Amino acid sequence: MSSTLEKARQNPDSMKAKIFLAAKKLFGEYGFHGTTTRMIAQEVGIDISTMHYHWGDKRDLYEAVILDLNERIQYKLNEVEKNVKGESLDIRLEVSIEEMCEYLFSNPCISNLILFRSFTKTREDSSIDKKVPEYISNIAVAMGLAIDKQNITVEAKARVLAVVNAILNFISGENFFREMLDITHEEYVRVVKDTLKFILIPAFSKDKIKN
Amino acid sequence: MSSTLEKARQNPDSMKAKIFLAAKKLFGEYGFHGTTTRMIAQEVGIDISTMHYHWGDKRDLYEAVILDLNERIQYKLNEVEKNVKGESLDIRLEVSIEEMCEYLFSNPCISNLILFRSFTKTREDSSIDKKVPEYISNIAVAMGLAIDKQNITVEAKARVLAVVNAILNFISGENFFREMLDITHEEYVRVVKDTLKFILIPAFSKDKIKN
DNA sequence: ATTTTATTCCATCAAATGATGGAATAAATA
DNA sequence: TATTTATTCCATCATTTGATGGAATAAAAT
Repeated sequence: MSSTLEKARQNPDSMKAKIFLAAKKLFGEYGFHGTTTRMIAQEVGIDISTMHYHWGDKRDLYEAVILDLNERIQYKLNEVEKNVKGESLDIRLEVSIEEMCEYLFSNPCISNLILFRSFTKTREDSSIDKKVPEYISNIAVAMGLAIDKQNITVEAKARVLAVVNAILNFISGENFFREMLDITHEEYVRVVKDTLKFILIPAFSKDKIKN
Repeated sequence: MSSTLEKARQNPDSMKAKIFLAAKKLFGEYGFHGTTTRMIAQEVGIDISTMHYHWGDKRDLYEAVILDLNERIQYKLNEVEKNVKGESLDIRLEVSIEEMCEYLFSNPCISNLILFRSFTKTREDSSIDKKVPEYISNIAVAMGLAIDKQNITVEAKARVLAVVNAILNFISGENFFREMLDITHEEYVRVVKDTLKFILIPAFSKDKIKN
């Protein structure tokens, strides 16, 4: 757990933490360019200069948000892995889908931010965007697609990416998709979990028999 | 085929079409807020006012791009459907994945724009973003998940969304993912196709036997 | 050739946006 | 309480950004 995460957890009522949370939410919804410093300040109910006082410039704040995000997702995945250790792959997938959905649905900005990073360019190129997330390798090992973290085939990584993205997509796309499906949030959560299980489990199932 | 698409095809060398293409590319890469009118003008090599002369304001241009995109994806899907008509679902999926990948990899801005629409908010809310794409229903029918277009269950639509997003993700995320996988574009295309088939076919396979 | 129309760019504006200095205020410390 | 330190906001700046009027130029029509 690094300093960013620690600080935000240290005192969630601190102004610095409040600004951070507002930024996380807005960057997730509107992206880097879509979010203005004034939007963040207004969300917290403060002046922009107070924001600069605590976090420096917009880019610094954004990078802190991205770092925090990587830490949190890594932490959560480790947690899930512990919960499913020893089970069959089918069960592990099912439980992991369930738990990750619960987590991400209650923290939608996490998946928003990850997708933003993967799909969009930023005008000023930032070094932070080049950092490759490590959790993909961890998942590959946890799913039995590789023996050790250092030696993972391209195919295995690609399969993990497909799994991860399938989940993230449904979380981040809720507003858009739910309007298409015309259902409540609760129904959406249920449908997403079922759909993910339907799509993902057969591919990795050992007995190769579906349903 | 509506006027937007026709016009762009009418004379691809016309200034209006050139501006349109540049806008499509840049909106796909940077999103609405990430793209400035000056970036578009510079890409074409003209003045901003020439852009305004042909397309009105930025929002008009963006909405034209979105409309065009819906028409193209719809058109392509109909084309693919014709090619696979009568085959088994397994074969249809395999061929569709192959053809859609070919198409989208050579027109990456299409998947970029679709994902942008699904995942991000725009500060000014636009009516265009509310329009629900019809192609999801068409695919559901084509995949045998529903009998007619008017009567499609939520589950069926959700499954189609999962399939479509799985494909779009890999196309739009190429830059990011390819750096992780450390492979060439050609290798990436191959891996993506194989991974999509690996993930998607077993879920829908009638004989429920994988490989 | 002359007139009309269409196209393009230069100069410029107004608003939005990121950023900062310094005064005002609150909190902490001595 | 007096002094120092930390925090917050107001006023303001410079730049970016979307947009426009009008001159200059090219193309078309007469």
